[in-house]
Amino acid sequence: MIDFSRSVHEIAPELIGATLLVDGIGGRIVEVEAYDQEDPASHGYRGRTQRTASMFGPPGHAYVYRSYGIHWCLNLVCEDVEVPSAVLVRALEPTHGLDQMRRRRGLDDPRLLASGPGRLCQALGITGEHDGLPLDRPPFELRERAGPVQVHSGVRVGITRATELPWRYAEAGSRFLSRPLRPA
DNA sequence: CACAGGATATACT
DNA sequence: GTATATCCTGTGA
Repeated sequence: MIDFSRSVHEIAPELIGATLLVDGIGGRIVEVEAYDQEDPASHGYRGRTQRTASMFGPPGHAYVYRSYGIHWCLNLVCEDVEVPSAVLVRALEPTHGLDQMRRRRGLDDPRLLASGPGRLCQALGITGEHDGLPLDRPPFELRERAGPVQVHSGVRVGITRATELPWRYAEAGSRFLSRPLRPA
């Protein structure tokens, strides 16, 4: 099991290539972004609120929030209690339960099943009910990567503050990214 | 490429 | 109370 009681900047690149499943459905993580406590783009930056409460909880748990009123986004909480930091899981390469994901997403193309934080949550059936749940127990299953993976970094997507920090990590050459990587 | 859709949180009056 | 911004996606130009 991955140790989440460390800096988000250490953990985020290690998650590329790890396998994430929810009720046995999921795949290899190919794209993540790091958000830390000093980060104006982080939900935890302005302190604890009802929405962000689980971001301030124990590490190794999920922080799920509603984005743009429509989509769910999954974050993995890092470090210690009262220090908000998390990894946003942005894309994965579907490997388990493809048919179930197709049904939930209403389309066939594997490249569109989980290439983006909102799509990923829809494909895996993640909702606000998963907010605060531990990642090492069902329905979640998180496996460390088995072999070597080439990880590249770039600037983050979809934010308006602290936009030049190279805290987006992705597997080099993956076809399943939400967008091409732009190096810092 | 632009933009609507839509819920929630925070900032402001 | 009202205003504004948002860790996005699908659709239609």
